[in-house]
Amino acid sequence: MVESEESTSVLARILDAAAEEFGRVGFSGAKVDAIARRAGVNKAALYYHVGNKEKLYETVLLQLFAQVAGTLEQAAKAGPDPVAALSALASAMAGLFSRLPVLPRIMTMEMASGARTMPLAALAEFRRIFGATRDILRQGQETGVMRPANPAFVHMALVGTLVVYSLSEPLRRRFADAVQEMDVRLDAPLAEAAAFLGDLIGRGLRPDAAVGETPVNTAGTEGHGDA
Amino acid sequence: MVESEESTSVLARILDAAAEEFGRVGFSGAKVDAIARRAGVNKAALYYHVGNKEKLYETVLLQLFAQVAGTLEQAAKAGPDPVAALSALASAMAGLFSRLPVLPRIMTMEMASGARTMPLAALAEFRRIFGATRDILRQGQETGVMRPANPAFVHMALVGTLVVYSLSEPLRRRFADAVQEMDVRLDAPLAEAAAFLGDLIGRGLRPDAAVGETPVNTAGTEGHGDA
Amino acid sequence: MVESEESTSVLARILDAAAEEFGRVGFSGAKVDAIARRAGVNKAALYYHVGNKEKLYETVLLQLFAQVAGTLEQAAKAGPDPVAALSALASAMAGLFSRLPVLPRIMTMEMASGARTMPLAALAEFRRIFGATRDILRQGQETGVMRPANPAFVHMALVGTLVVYSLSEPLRRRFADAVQEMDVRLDAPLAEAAAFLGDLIGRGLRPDAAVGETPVNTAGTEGHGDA
Amino acid sequence: MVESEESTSVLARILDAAAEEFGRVGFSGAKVDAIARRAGVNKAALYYHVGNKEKLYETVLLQLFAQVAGTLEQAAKAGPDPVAALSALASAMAGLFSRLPVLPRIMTMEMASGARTMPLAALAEFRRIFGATRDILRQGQETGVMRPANPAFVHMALVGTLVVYSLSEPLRRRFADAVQEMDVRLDAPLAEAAAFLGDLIGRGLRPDAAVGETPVNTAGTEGHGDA
DNA sequence: GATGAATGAGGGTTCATTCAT
DNA sequence: TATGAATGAACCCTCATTCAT
Repeated sequence: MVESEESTSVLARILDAAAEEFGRVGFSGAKVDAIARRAGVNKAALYYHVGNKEKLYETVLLQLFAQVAGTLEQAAKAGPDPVAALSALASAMAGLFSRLPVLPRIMTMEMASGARTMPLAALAEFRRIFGATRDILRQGQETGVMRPANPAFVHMALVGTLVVYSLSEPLRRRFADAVQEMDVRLDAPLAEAAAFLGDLIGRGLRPDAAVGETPVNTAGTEGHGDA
Repeated sequence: MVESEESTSVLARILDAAAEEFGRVGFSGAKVDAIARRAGVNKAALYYHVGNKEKLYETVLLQLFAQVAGTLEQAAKAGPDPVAALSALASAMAGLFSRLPVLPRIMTMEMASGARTMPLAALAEFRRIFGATRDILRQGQETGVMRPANPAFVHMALVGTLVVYSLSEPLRRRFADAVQEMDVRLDAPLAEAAAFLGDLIGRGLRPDAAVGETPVNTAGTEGHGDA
Repeated sequence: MVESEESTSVLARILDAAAEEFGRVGFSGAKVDAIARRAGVNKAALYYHVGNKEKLYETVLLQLFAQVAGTLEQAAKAGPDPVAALSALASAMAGLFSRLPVLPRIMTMEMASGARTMPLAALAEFRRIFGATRDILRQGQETGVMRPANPAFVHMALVGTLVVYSLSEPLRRRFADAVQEMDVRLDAPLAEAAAFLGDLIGRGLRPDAAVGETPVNTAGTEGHGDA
Repeated sequence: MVESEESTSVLARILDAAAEEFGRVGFSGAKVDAIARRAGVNKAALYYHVGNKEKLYETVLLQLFAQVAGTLEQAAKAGPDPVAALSALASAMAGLFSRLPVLPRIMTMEMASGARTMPLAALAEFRRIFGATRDILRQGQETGVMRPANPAFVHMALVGTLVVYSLSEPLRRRFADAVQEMDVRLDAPLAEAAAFLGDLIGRGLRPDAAVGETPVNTAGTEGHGDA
């Protein structure tokens, strides 16, 4: 395993290039030729290192999943306050997606294709991912600041929203002007969406018991433009 | 839908088959051969009717978009209560996705590929789609039952969540057993998720002025990073 | 045979369109679709009138050949002076090619493809075509103003030159500027070329014995190439 | 040409096969399949080496043009006598066409199609080709053995005739018997035609001044070609 | 006679993969 | 290990031709 001195290992370069390409055009749209070129290696060399296209895809997938799991876990145990932890989760996810825009793209493409390729090894990562949300909710309930909820739902509300928001960026950017006059801001950054989302879900999960009011009509009254 | 099974117009049959195929494997993964076979027409006939693969895709996309827009609009004006309307929106969307599982798949794949193919004609549908959420929020604020929020965010929270939840079905089903012991129910039906989501967002959008109860996180959006 | 009142017969329109198309891209390059469109008739109608592509081609060919033969014959018997007749032949050919630029194109394409399609019916036209030149030469010899020569050679010198000159027009036009500084005028009109050619061949066919003048082979002192 | 029969470079074999095929049926009639088979290579290999059909055609064209140019140049500078050089030019051309019967076919087909494909790189060859004839004529005039004439005309008379004569071989052969009784020998070899042609043009270009007789038709030619 | 729709047989091109060096 | 070259299996698309109306 004597790697070339001056740069990242060949395999790492291949994986990066592959992630980029898979994220751009999906599995069947990706061309091994393009990946090899992007990685700066010969096509035959790629096969020597990776085996074949399918295996390459699996490897990329696993690597990305591990990153997601790690990030979520990290964020989940960030603080003692479950509500804050939820927001932290959203922010962490947004940060991850910003740094690795390929991630939400590959995730959804993979899901859209029926998780055809998802290797069994992904199971462990899967548990870690859902575990993060589950732990926060459990703690929230135990401390009485959250009502019970299926972690799968909350997780999807969090991650699903951010995934689609991130994913839709080109589309939103393209139509941003067209809906401007509708008071819809399509080009807000992902971090802002995450902040809003963390807050929204935090509020939405408050226990009913809170009291019985919800004193309608005091704050909102005027328009929408302000904060 | 209206015509008798086998007398459906050729073009309609082609479009249905294409939606199915595109939804299953994406644009580049779809094979015109397969679409033609599935539609029960000769491949050359398909080209005679549709032009080429790209055009076929665009047509499918437009048709699906129109359905989404129609459904959302319908649901949005369902009742006078904005909060209920929001839930109705979620339910309608869930119903649509259940009947047309191909829809969320194609939508995300299209977005994931950078909205490469989205025809300009989709613009109108796009406005209708965002308009539905926007109208509800506006009304909610005007009647004082909701605080201001960027409709794009709320829309994404609603649709994005349902899309990913629907999308992830095969994956969730596959790993359902594996996380059962974690108190995470991965196999809840989409409608249930929609109900939860409508409720969650409705609560989350309640005006801050909810007096002094539910003391959590009253600061709104500014307090998320820490405790 | 009741033709449409307001225009040329359908078949004539088809033949014209076909000639145009065949001349532009050759037999295999021509598309029946394009011919039908150009002729303003339905594709199936074209088949009804013509049979198939091959037959259409043969018909066009025969029609064009007949025009060439007629023109040459006409020109050949134009006057009593063989030398003038030769020039007349060249001019007539040039005129024909100018009016029907498709003619030289189809002629050469047909020859280039090994006269694959040339129908036997073309034989008669063929004899008329060569007959014209042959008659002039024979008369020239009999009146002593021309030396003997294989009519096939002379014919080729005449027609071949004009065919290629006509054919090369787009090419010459394209490179005209590039060779201007070389004292080569590539854009001279076909008629001018014909005039030059008639003259050139007329001179070239003068009998050696043309008395003692036309200092055959004396001026060039070192004349090795000729007789 | 230099390498041993079967070890010829793959690309060379492809180009040869392509020239043969293009010459036989033209660009659109040629099938890549057939070319690959004839060259003894896999179709994909052909694409690997050449890019696509169009590029293949261009390459073939350029190669052929270069051969023509080289041959003409060589012949043009063969001797000091312009009249002899003209004959040498004709002979060289005939020799080239005999060895490469594909050449006149491709040349005319290309011209007939409007020089659609002629790459700009052909420009240089083009200049060399016309330059040969031009140089001979210029020298002929300077030494007083030729009258002024547009080199383009002379060149066409020379090359055009030989091209069509060569091209028409199958046709001539097919109808040779039919015109035999007409004193027209259709099956004379190309070399003979070239000899006749060289002589014919040589004579035809003799200066009028030679003596004073036979002032045929001098009007048309004097306008353009002089220096 | 005319027309929209259908169809089978390719035709050009791409692509994942392998092999010899 | 790395690389240029090769290959077979598709894949998208076209085209001459026919058929039902």
